[in-house]
Amino acid sequence: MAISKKSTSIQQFEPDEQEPTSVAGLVLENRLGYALRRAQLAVFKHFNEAMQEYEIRPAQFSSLVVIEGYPGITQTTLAKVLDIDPPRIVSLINNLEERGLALRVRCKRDKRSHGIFLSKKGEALTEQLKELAEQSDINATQSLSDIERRQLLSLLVKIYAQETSEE
Amino acid sequence: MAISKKSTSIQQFEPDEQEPTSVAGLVLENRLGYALRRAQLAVFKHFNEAMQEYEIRPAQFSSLVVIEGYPGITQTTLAKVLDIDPPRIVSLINNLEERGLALRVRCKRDKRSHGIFLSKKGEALTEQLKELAEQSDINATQSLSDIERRQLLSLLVKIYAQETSEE
DNA sequence: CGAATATAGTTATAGTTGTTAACTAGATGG
DNA sequence: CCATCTAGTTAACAACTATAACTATATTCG
Repeated sequence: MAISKKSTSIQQFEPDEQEPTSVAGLVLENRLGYALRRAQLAVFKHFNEAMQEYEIRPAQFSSLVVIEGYPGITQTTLAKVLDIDPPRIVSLINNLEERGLALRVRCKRDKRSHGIFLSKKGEALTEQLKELAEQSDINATQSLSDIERRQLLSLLVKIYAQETSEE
Repeated sequence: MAISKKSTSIQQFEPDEQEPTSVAGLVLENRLGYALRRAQLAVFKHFNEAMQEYEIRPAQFSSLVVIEGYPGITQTTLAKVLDIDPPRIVSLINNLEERGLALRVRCKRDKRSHGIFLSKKGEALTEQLKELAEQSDINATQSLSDIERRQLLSLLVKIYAQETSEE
């Protein structure tokens, strides 16, 4: 708070010698929300670089993995599992379908709903991507040991599992 | 992969009895990027609820805290510290200035650059918000003990500190 | 049965955010 | 003093998220 404009009405000041380059030392470094955001952006950056040649975005990857795990899952359920809004699922699945990675199959019993399945191509790609994603996670967190990485994961899961059970 | 459309060309299937409600058991639960994203969204949700009555968004909060810690910081430096693009700073500071929370002061030596300062009102609000933010972090992570919360924070800081030193 | 209500998926729309390119004013360095 | 650089800004745009409303089908219940 060393602003030097007491005797003058011209709004000017002398800058500090030293400029900061990080949030180190600030309260911000103790805010969980801020740390989560920065870490998430850092990890996603690695992920996106790894997935670039496959043109797969994070939401597409997680969709593929869930569909692989639950073949025939409906769009509504997929939305619930991923905690995203139903309208987003539409373009997501459209895109996967256009690229021949997934397909919608109309449900016999309830003709409103569609089951989603992976194509052979989609299955093969998903296998590949899962390995890439694992490697990307490790690259993005090289400053962490394996134990720390597992610790982190379990803490994070606790947070968002708590959240989904709250609602 | 229990799709039952072998003998017919009509694309239909019988759905599973049990529908999943979470990513539990999937590879997704072991992906750090996914867990970070979900946890970040959960924590931000709490943060936004807490800040709603003050109409403060996450980026505004972190700006306030950094300006408070480095009065007279230039916009370019603020952009570096928060790792966001310079154009975003403009509207961010415009908004804080319009609301009488912060002010730009032209730098005497280099008339291109502006130092940013908090007003009295901005300082007072920032103090309040910091406490709110701390409480919000705790609310958002009630499934964690204090020790776990500190552990998590230190792991996250390691990740994004690594990132900024890479570039 | 059939009218009212609910649900799955979709469409359209708009708000919000992040990204890039280009511009202006001022600074710097031969 | 000319070329180059930097701080801040503007504008255009791409991406993401959220909301409302619509269609087709299902369900419930008088």
